[in-house]
Amino acid sequence: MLVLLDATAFAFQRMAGVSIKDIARIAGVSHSTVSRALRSSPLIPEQTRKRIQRIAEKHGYSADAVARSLTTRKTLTIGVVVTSIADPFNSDIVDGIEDVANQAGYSVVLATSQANPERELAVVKTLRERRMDGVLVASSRVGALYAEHFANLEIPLVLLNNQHPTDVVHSVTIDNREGAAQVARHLAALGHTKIGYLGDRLGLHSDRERYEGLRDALRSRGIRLSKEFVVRGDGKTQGAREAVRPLLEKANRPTAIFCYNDMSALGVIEEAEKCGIEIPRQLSICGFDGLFFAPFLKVPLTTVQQPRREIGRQAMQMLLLRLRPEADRNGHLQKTIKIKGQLVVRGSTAPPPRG
Amino acid sequence: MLVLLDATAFAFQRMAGVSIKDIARIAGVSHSTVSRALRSSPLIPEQTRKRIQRIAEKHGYSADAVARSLTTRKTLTIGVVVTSIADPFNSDIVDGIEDVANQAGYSVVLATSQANPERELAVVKTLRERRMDGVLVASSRVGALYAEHFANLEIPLVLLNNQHPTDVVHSVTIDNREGAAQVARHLAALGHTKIGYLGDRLGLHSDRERYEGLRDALRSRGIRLSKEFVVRGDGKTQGAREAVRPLLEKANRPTAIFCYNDMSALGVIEEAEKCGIEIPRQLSICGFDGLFFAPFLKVPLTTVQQPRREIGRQAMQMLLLRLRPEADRNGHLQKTIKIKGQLVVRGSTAPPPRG
DNA sequence: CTGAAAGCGCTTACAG
DNA sequence: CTGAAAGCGCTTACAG
Repeated sequence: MLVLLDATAFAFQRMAGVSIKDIARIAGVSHSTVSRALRSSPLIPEQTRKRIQRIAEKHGYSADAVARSLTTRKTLTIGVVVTSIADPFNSDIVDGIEDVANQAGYSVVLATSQANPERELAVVKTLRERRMDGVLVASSRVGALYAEHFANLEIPLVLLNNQHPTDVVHSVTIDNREGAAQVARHLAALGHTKIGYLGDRLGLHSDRERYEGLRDALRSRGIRLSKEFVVRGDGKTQGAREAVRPLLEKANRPTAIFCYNDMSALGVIEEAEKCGIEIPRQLSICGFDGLFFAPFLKVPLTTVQQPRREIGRQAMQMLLLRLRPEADRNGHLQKTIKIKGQLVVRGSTAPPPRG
Repeated sequence: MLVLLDATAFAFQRMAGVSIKDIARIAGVSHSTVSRALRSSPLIPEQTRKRIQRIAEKHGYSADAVARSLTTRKTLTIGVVVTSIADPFNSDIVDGIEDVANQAGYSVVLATSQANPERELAVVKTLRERRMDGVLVASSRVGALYAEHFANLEIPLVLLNNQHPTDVVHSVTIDNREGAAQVARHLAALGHTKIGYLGDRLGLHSDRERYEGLRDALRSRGIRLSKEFVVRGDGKTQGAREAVRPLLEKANRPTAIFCYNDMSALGVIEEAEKCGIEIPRQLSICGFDGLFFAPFLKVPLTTVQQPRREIGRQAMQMLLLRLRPEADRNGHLQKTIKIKGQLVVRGSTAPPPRG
C-alpha cells in the first residue's frame, strides 16, 4: 500500500506548472542538464542524475509530453477510427490494438465514424491536426479514396476490414470468401440444397465477398444459390428480422440460411421462433463473427469465429512496422494481411427436413 | 462524391511541414495575421481572411494542435481509463463518453487498467504527462487514494462506479443497493424465501452494496439471507460456474439466486443445465447489468437494466462542467450522481417449486 | 487593422 | 561533463 501511495505522490503532487527550469534552479544546474538527467543520458554521471531525479520526484515534476512532442515531432500516439465502440465486434479489435500499442509505448486516441464517410474524413482530419504518429481505420467507408488520392500521404495509415478493395493501402482484413466457403461446405455436407443468404444492403465489400464466397463454393458442389433466396438487412438484429420475414413466409423456403453476421442471425432466430419454425429441425442457421454470446443463445449458433483481438493486434503491428521501419529487420511489412476465421458448428445447423 | 474528394484533399494534401510561416510568406503578411485569419478573428476583415484561408487550403495547411496546446495550455483531450474495453459493460459507457466529448470538441484517449491498481496509477500518470484536460476513470481500484491525497489535484477527475466509496471525489455511479432491492422485492413477491447470492470475491464495493441491498430488502420482508447461500465468483462466466456448483449440489438448495452481474448469471444457467436443474421451474435466476444478450439466452434473463450509455454521458457532462465552470450557470455541478437501473422481468424467474 | 516580440516547455547540436 | 542558444509552431498582449 505504501508503494502505491508513493507512486501516486510521484504522479500527482506537482504544484501547478513545475517545469524543467524550476528543477534546474533548485538543483543549481542548467535546464539542459536537467533534461539530460531525467532522460538518463549517458553524458550525465550517475550521481548527478540521481540527485536531479530525486529533486524532480520530490517536487512532483511531470514531463510535459506536449512540449516534448513539439520538439521531437512525435506524439507517441496513434488514432483509431471505428464505426462504433459499442459494437462488440469493434471493441474486441480495439482491445487488441490497445494492447500492442501500449506495449510499444503508444497511447491510443479513439474516434468514431458512425459509419458515415464524411464524418470519417472529418475525424481523420482531426487526428492529423493532433499529429498522431499513425492512424488505424476500421471498416473504412472511404478506403479507396485514401489510396487514390493520397498514396504519398505523410501520415502512416493502416485499414482494417476496409470496405473498398485496394492494393495501394496497407490493410488487415478478414478472409470473407474463405469463411463463407466453410459455411457452404458445411451446409452442403449436411445435405442442404435450398440455401438462402441474408446479407447487408449497405453495399459493403464484405457483404459481396461473403455472398460470392457462399455462391461459388456451393456452385462447385453443384448447388445453385437462387436469387429468390437472397435478401438483405442492415447487419443488425431488428433489420434482419424484417428482411428475413418474406423468406420465411415463402411456401417453398430455404432449409438453411447463411447470415451476414451473428447479429443478423439473432434476428433470424427470433423471427423463426415467431413464425413457429423450429431451428435446426426445420431451418438451419449460420452466422459470421463468432461473437461472445453465440454459444449461449436459445439455439447455440453455428458461426465463423473471427479472431478479432488478433486482427487488432496484427493491424497495430503492421502500423508499428511503418512507424519504425528500422525495426523491420526481416522485411515483415506486407501490404495486405488476410486472416482466416474458423467455422464452429453448434446446434443451429442440422440436416434438412426430409421430403 | 466531389464534395468528399475536396474535403479529403483539404485534410491531407499538406506537403510535409507547411506551417503558418509558409502561408504568411505566400500571402505576403505576417504569421500573426495568418493565425488570426485562420481562427476567424474579428480583427481581420473578411476579404483578407478569405484570401488567407484559400491559400492555406490550397497548400493543404493543417494547424498543428500540439503547438497550439503548448501555447494555450489546453489539449482539448480527455483521458478515459477502463479495466478492459472488450467488456461490453465498459464499451457502452465509453460510447456514451465519446459521444458527449466529441460534441463538445474533445478527443478521447483510451487507456486500460486491467483492473490492476498499479497499472491504473501508471496509466493516469501517462495521461497527466500528456496533459489531458481531464480524466475519467471507470471502476477505479484506487479511487480512495485520489481523494485522500489529492483533493487539490490540479487535473479534473471524475470517477465512474468507483470501487472505494468517498465523497471527496466527483463521481457517477450505479445505484447498486436500490437495484438489488428491486431484485429482492421481485423474488419475494414470487414467493421465494430460500434465496442465494452469487457475488464477486474481488472485494469490490459494488459487490458489497448489491449484497447488502439484497439482504436488507429481504430482511424488511421478513426473509433471511442465509450465509450458507452466499458464494462468490469473479464476475465472469467460468468463475461463476465454479463458484455456484457447491450451491447447486446442496440437498437443501436455494430456489432463487441473485447474481452479481449478467456474465455470472450466464455461468449459473450453464451450470444448472449441466446439473439437470430446470430454470425457472426449479431455480430462478436474476442478473444485473442488462447486457445486450440477456433477452436472447436459452433462458431469457431477468436482470437489472443499467443505462450504461447514459452513465458515460453523465460522467462526461460532469467533467465538462469542471472543465468549463463558466458554463455551469445553473449550478448543475454535483459531487455525486447516482443512476438507477430498472428491473426487467424475463423467463429466468418464476415462483418457487411447491413443497 | 497589422506586425514584431515574447513565450509555452521541452530537446539537442554546438562550443567549451 | 556542462551550459548557452536555437528551434519546434503556434497565440496573443503590446505598440503602432
